[in-house]
Amino acid sequence: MIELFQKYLLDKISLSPVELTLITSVIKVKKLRKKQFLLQEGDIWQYNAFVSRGFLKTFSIDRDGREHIMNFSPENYWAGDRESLINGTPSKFNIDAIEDSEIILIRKDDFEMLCREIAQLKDLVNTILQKSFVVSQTRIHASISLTAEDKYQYFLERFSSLTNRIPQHMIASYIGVTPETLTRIRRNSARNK
Amino acid sequence: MIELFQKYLLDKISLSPVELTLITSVIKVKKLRKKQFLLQEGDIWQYNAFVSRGFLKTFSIDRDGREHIMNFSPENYWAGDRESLINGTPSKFNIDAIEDSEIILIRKDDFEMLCREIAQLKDLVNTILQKSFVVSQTRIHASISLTAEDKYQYFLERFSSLTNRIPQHMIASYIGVTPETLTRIRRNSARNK
DNA sequence: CGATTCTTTGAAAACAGTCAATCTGTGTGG
DNA sequence: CCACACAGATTGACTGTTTTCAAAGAATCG
Repeated sequence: MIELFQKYLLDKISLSPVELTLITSVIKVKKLRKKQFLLQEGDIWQYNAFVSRGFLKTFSIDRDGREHIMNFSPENYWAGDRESLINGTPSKFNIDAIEDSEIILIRKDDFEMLCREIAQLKDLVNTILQKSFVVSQTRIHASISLTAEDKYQYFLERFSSLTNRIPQHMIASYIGVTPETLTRIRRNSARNK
Repeated sequence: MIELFQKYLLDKISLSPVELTLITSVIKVKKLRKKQFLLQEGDIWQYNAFVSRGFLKTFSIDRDGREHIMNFSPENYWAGDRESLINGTPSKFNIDAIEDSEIILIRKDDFEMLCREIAQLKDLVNTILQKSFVVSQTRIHASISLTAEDKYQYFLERFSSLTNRIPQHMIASYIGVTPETLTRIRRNSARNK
């Protein structure tokens, strides 16, 4: 549904019909079924990806086969590996679908062209980048200063509207503890209320 | 030394004498002595700050009075609290000088003016922001997936040229362990070699 | 329904934090 | 220039937290 992406854009910036058509002309829509990959470790990520429906996660897999979740991307958010995108290096991450999803893809060079043509889009992208940076700083702060229990509480606040869509072991992975530990944290916080 | 800042800029982008003069006209130089604050928690951060000499750290202080270091900024790097800057909200962080330092300050509105006038500067800022984002993603990844010892090793690699300027308890704070734990980690990794 | 995945539980081991004491090196004031 | 104070680093003993491993219950999906 390209309309969902257009709606997202028009909600943030004002675009002429011509501009909207230009954007639409370089879009590729991709449907992903649950568990299907959008990006696999080693691939070079060359897109800007907007989640129009569904839910993605970005994660790494370590030598022991354990997943470490870097990010969740629900509908109306962006996904991708910026490091691979800007440096052209193989990605260290995987992205797959937690739910059946629909993704709007724009190739790197097309996206750069759009940013050159549409100054507002460039500004939007920058604003998003600034916010992403602040969000990641906040997560770093949480991870070096909070206890595991506080990280979990913080997670619940920050993702309150999404928690019922995220399995518990993925929350554990995101905050950096084992699933067993998260179970015990939950038991304790329930007891202490 | 405004020259150091000019040199940094000219190394990254090409500026006409007029542009350089424009930039210089809005600069404020501030000298900080070791332990002196550039920003204190609760203040609203309104600058872009470039470290021309010295070494700053950005940190929070929790209820127990413990420092948690978010960032180190040596000479030729930027410092500040982007969250406070873009939202106009009181900062949760402190910035102070690890060594006597010299800072180039440009007020937010002046900086925006410069970015409007000098497209290349805007692009430079964006590139820096992208890189900062990638760096912070990498740190998040380390903090959720590595053991304390590996975080320390990773720190040593990443800051190899600076480690002799950073006291050990600050490294501990940065990677999120107590100074005692870092001592023991070091003892163990020395033993295992 | 059967298979698979997710969550919970228990017991033991590994790890990290706390507190108090000691050691080391630095720098400042007398 | 020395002595002393101070901050930083280390150590030990102890406590608390998290992981590990194995197993057993739930929940979900085809």
